Amino acid sequence: MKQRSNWYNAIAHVDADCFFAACELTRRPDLKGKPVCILSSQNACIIAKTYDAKAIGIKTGMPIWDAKKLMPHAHYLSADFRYYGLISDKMFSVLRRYSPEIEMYSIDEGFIDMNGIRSMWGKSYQGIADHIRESIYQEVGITVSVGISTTRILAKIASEMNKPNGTSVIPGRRITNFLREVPIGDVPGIGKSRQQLMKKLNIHTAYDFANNPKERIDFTLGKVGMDIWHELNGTPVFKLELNSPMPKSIARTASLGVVTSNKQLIRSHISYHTTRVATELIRQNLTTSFISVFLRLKSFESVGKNVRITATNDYSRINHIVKVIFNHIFKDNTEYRACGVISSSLQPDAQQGNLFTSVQTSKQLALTKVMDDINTRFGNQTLSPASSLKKETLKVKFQYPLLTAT
DNA sequence: TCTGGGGTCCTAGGACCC
DNA sequence: TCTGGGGTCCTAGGACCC
Repeated sequence: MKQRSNWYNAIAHVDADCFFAACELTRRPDLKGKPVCILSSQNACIIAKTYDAKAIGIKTGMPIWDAKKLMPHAHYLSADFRYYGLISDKMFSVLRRYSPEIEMYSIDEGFIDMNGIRSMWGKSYQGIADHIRESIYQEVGITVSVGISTTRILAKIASEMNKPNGTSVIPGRRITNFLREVPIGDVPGIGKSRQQLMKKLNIHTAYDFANNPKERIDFTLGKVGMDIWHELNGTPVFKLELNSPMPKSIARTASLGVVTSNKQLIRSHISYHTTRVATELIRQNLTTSFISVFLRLKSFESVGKNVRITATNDYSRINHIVKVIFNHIFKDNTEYRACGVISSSLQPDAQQGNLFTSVQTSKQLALTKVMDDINTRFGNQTLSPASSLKKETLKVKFQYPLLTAT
């Protein structure tokens, strides 16, 4: 690896510590210092946990029953994504004070372009990072970890090094030594499968990867590998996305909460997801022209089918297509555990209020908007079309709130 | 008792056209 | 009586991320 000057480019990665669990603690201070686990919809499994819970062996994705066996005294809370979104907004508004050039990478992580920031604040990078951590803690009530280096991947690895509530600064000249300490599996973009492959190539650390010949990485991992190789060697490949791009797909999927072959029950889940997809399309002023429905079998295999349609965000049209696909892929006497509806090929909605919009479509649009408004105000699952909750369905276990609009 | 939910990107291969 | 080759678009599936 060639030696580089320290700060030819500077990027910070800010990563909230145990974000969902930390959000809950901001409104439940009585739980501080106690193990807390956040549950998926249908309360099926663990999606986040505090460090106390992690220390006892609770893992993300673990079924709630296993977790409760391991830790019966922990506090198990249902996820409240709306609230986590509000905390996230507060966190990013603090970050924007430090630089106008921010990328919201996920609900709890962001990148900051740090070039030129030192002179503005009259502080070192370390000093600015510590200042950011302190401000977020004071104003939002959660802790974050900050990594600063010359590329996104290096900054992201750095932020992991001093968790929780720490700062790591890796200038150009320190990259080589830093990478010797990083296991290859900790490099973003190297998951389980690629890790196996790297093992065969005798690549065990980020340093091994960055010092392998470019051609060998290209041959083994293609473009993905080359991007990682350049970033580890200190050459920025990924630019910051300052404006959130339009989503490419909107999916609503969930576990059924039980393993079942009850067609009516699964149908009502599908119908509920269809409502949520249509509502989200309207909320974001988008149309879809590609609808997919999938069912996950007991064995975790998936079956699904896609249909291309003319662009729409009309609930009844989408629901009709979904019904047709569902009836096509559903097989009697087969047990299922999860299902979902996915819309893609999204476009901005040009039809809004258009003269050519039919009266029927306008009514549908208005109805979906009303459902959306009420759901926004009172919680996501307050209103849904009555078709998603037929009589027979109510006899069997169904864990969504049973309020319906008729 | 039953193992999350919501996304993105890349690649290979088939279909189709000229 | 032989069966091209290049370009483009679409789709399915794999891998990965938080």
